[in-house]
Amino acid sequence: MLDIQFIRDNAELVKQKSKQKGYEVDIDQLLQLDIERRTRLTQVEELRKRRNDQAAELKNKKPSEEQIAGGKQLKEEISQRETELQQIEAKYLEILQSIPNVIPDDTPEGGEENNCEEKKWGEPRQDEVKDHLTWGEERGLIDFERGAKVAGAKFYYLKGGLVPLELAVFQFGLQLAAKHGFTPMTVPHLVSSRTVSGTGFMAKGDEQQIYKIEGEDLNLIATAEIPITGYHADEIVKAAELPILYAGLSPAYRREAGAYGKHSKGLYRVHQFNKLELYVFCKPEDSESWHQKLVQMEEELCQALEIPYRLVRIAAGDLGLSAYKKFDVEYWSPAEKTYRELMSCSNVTDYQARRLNIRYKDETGKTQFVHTLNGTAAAFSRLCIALIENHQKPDGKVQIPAALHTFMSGQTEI
RNA sequence: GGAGAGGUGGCCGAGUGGUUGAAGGCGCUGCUCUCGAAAAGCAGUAUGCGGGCAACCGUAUCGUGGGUUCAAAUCCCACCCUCUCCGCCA
Repeated sequence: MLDIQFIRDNAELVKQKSKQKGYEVDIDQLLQLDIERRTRLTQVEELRKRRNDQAAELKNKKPSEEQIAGGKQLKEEISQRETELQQIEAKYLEILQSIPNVIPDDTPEGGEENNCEEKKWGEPRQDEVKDHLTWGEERGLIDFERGAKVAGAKFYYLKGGLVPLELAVFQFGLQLAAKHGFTPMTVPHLVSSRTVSGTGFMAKGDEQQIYKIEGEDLNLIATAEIPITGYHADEIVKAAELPILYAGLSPAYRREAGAYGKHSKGLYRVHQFNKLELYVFCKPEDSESWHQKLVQMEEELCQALEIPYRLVRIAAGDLGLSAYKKFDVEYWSPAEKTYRELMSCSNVTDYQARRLNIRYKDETGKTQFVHTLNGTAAAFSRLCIALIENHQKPDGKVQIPAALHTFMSGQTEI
């Protein structure tokens, strides 16, 4: 959510940036509602003052018939005006919350196709390898058929060596995160609607991403980012406590409605996977450098796992509602001879913090919103593909990167 | 899941219809006293929103949402959360 004052002062800018991101927003209507809202608010407050004044005057006195009648009329008028105000405010909030975060001027224009390659690392292998699904099914290590039988399409079982591999990846990731000062965290996998929408996930396009629990205000998390952001909701943290760094481990549940057919074979796009997420709460002036740092950590992880990758700056149209700036790390897929998304790292500035009311007291004693950032450390389903396809040996086995050996009791291949 | 108790300011804790945004205490800040500190005394000390250049004014907030009333922290209803006991259970 943006600051209404900022929108009032920069209406044209907000319009332009929203358009670049591909969002249709009616700023003029919002500003109109803003004016109406404040007019009504003043009216309601004046009426309330009259009510308060009369109540104070009458304290411990017996009110006259006339005063009671006057009070009753006041009450009705207040209630009517309040209802009107509420309606205006609801509409106002709806529009305000649908306005995407602004973006810096150097953001590449256009959609996904304009994502801009920033750097490459590693040697993309060009020889023929088995795609991860074929490889896994032949060995009985990946089972989508039974996943479908038990739960439906896009659910799967992982078996055998892939299970210790997954645990090793997370142990390694946690160790790396701890080295950089991040506190490991496990989180609720079910959260309230407020928590989901506060992180910007209920917005258009995303609502179809979240699984809801019937009959209760609970939703399965699509990423640990959601409960971690909510962790400090409605809190005012001390400036000295910032930055607050978490490495959250959780499953991610995604409906992926309408996403079938697109890159849909195997583990690339599934309804459930485990993920280690890096998360930062920091002062506004530090968010840019933390963004760089998170990206570096993602690169460090890929390098340790010996996965060739490229780093991509995300274009305006592909940023989504919350992001101010975003980088993706894309792994090299030898089976498809192309780079595909593996990790994502966003600076959302104060967009989520404003919505969930996460603030800090700065050195001058002023309270202001923190900035939040999130980055994937390891999403196993996709990392699993990258490992299987990049580390296949001529004998068909998959070599496990040396960095993981200590977490796999010395096992070196699957 | 059942029975009971309870949710008030940074914290503890009073308050069962009317100058209560809220006593008292703790903590914190400033001042006085002191060479300095402690102690003591005095004063100040919530947040959001709207308006104002500002001092400030108004309004809302006593778990949340409704209701009753001229007037609600206080009465009624629903929900949420915490604690104790019982049941169940990894």
